[in-house]
Amino acid sequence: MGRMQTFDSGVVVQAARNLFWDKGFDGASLAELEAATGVGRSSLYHAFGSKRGLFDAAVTDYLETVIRPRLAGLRAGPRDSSALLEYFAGLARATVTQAPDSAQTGCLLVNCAAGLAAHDEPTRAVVEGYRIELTDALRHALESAAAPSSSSSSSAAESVDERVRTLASLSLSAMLVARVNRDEAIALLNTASNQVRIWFPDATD
Amino acid sequence: MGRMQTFDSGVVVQAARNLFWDKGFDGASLAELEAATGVGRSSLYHAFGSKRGLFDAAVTDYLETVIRPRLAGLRAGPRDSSALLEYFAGLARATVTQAPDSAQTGCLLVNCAAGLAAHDEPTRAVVEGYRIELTDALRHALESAAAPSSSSSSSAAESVDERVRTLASLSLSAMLVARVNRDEAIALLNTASNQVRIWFPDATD
DNA sequence: CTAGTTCTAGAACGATCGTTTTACTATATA
DNA sequence: TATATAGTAAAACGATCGTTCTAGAACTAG
Repeated sequence: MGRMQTFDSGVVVQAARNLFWDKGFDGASLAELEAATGVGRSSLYHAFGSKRGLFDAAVTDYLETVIRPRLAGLRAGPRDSSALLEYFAGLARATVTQAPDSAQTGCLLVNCAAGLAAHDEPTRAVVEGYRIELTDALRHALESAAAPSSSSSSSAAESVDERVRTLASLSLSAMLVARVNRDEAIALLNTASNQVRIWFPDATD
Repeated sequence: MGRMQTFDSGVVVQAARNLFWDKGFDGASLAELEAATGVGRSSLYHAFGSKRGLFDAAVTDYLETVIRPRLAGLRAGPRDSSALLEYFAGLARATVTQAPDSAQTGCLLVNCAAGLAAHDEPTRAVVEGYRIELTDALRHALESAAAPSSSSSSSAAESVDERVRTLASLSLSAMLVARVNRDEAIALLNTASNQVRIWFPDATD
């Protein structure tokens, strides 16, 4: 009953997500969102209710389309360090690729952490949930890669929690630094890979 | 010649800095800046030229008042790991203290990295300069703490550059995470301290 | 074909933004 | 004390913000 929507909500959300990724929630104006999506504000409001509704849809899409496919590899890989190495290599590949000049770089949720999330509780919860997902996935991969006995010959090795924090920290800071210095972001991701190789030296890679 | 300024520029810049720290450049309105500083916009414009001029003064003050005093300890400490430990302990202390509810948390420049710096070249340069200062200070402290010969008995230890990146990463990500989860930010800083203790186990602390 | 419903185009709205102007006050110098 | 100069107060400015209103176009169900 009634007229059909003339646009694909999925591609509109994706276009909006890329703009929010690049400029942030406050930084992306409705005029820019109209231009980026090719859809007038009447239709956007009819479909998403508000700018914030569109943003929420964009964040959900980001989690499902960008974040979780990456983290899935940390849970499904073979029982060695290759899943971790592939995770950081994939992030480095994306960082090299996605930044021809000033398109969406880094991580939408990392950007939110420093901005919106500080004063908007729903956003804060989403970002914190992402951090926990990342942490859990890294822990799973670390425990899968670890030899059943002590993994290192050193007498004072880090705990698993601290290794998780080190890798999560390198992930997050790489996404942060990517907005300012792409080469250094890649160097941080390579540092993470090298750290994994030091912890699990027997891998053939 | 002429009337004297009725306010202290230093305390006004400091008040503005705290607001920018909390809300960011775009997020802090002129009305809020008037309220935070107790100075009308006429006087602010007369003294600083524009909102951006006030922001630049705030960033300069932040570097001189907040950042460099912290980094100075990394360059002036004794030739062991204590300077590094004190650096991370100091950051942790500040993180616990400065966040009663929602005052300025994390790091003004880390917040800029994810926001303004992505599309504003002067800000990008300031943030990148800060990253380099942090990196250099950490490298200096690491090299001061290192034993002249190989520091670790492990056959495959990290290079100095990679240790620097690991510690810088933990610093930056702690400041980032502080905006979302204070306890986790402190845990990241403790992980940095523990890593230093593993690298330099002979320290009495 | 008609009636009813949904979507879209575009103008208009009030609010807020950073900035500028106008008018007035206060002070240092001559 | 006169005068030039600089600082402050408050109103007003145009621009832009997100949102809503008004019309009309497109389509389905009966």
